[in-house]
Amino acid sequence: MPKETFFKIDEDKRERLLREAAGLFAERGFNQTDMAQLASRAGIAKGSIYNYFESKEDLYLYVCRDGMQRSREAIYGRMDPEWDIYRQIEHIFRQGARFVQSHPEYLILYANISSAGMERFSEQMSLEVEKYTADHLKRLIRRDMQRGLVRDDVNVNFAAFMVNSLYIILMASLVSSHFKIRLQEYLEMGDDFTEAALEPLIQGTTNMINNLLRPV
Amino acid sequence: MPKETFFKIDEDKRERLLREAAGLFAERGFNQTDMAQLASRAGIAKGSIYNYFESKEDLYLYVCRDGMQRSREAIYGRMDPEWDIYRQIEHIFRQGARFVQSHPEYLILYANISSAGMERFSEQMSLEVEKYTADHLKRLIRRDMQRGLVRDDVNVNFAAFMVNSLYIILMASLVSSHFKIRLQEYLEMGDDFTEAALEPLIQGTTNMINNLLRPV
DNA sequence: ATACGGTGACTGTCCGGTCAGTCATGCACC
DNA sequence: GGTGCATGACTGACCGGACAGTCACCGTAT
Repeated sequence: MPKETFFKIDEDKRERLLREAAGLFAERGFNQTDMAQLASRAGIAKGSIYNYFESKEDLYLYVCRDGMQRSREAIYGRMDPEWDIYRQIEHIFRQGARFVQSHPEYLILYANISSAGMERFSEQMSLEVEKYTADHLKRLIRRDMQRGLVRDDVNVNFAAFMVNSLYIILMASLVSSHFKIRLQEYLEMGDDFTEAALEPLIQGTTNMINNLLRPV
Repeated sequence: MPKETFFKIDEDKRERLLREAAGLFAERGFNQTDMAQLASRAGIAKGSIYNYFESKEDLYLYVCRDGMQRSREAIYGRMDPEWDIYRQIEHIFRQGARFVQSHPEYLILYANISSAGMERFSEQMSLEVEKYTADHLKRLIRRDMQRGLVRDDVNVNFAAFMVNSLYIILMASLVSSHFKIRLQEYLEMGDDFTEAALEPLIQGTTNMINNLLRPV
């Protein structure tokens, strides 16, 4: 979606623009992000951005897609497809949590496509974002159901839906101020979200999933 | 938080303003809502709104709180505290889904306090919104654990967190265009969200919760 | 010299909040 | 019951700041 010019410029500059754009869009939201401020943070002129992208909207979409790919790479990259579902889920939750803590901006971008006035973006992006995970989870559940690792009376679709819902909420809880407060209220914890404090969260959540899916 | 004047005016007018404000804030989000347009929809002058509220922000907070109370009333209103946890959860999910379908605006307002740039609102509202449900769910789980209706090896806090997470996601799936698309992808359903199509959703989700919590 | 990326002042639009003035109501006094 | 006055809700033109996108010009490399 960028113009060709964007791929001809210095790689540093390109990365800088993408990084600052992700940061600002995540911090302020789409509408409240000021293109002049973005330009100045990225160390380029406002006009230059319009040499690379047709519009603010185009830039936003590109930044979102780029973030989705980076996230996917970080989370699914080092996962062995032969691991059983419980190990894969734990891996996804742990890698996801780590990635989200070091790059909260991409998760915030994801969360924002579901907020008011963003419908035009979700029409363009939601399926693209969700399809990959949905397919993967369902395949995994079916496979391990056949292997006798998952109880056969659960509904595959609902189970996948539930696992991914927990994932989304947990990740949002590391990042959004509302969901952080909510998490603290439910789990009666402080506001320590360092890597060490993460582990019990992951264990607690994946344990629930185990309880639900393991044959009795 | 409104000025005294707001409570002295005609009740019709007050209701009209609150209704249109909830609608517009939900449709456009806080920043994109135009006070002049709101005034015209509510059939009053822009200046009048500033006779009732200090600022756009004040109005927004009041509309959110008002929506929260209406939702709570609709959902918890006709519930017998003696019902067991499974019946209560089913009741909450069903009443919640119905209310959200007839008044999507309030859920959208809730969802929006977790989006980018809304931190100042979540500091003021999140605890207030979540505490009630969190306390209720935990109490319920503990009570029915003692009664032998809930397996005693689940972690109360995580279980409450999980139930409420599913509730939030399911409600969001009835309302946000992103979560609608996601729900359709997971459950391989069409875009029919009439009252009849709701029941299997509620059954599916509450079944998962039953599987998880019932003693084996 | 030509092509192309870079630039930032400029433009038109939008919008939150203000305020000086209007008007309906109700009350006191005749 | 009529006159005059006080109160306070109502109004919308206006102001000032913000901001997306444009464009005419610049510098540089070939």
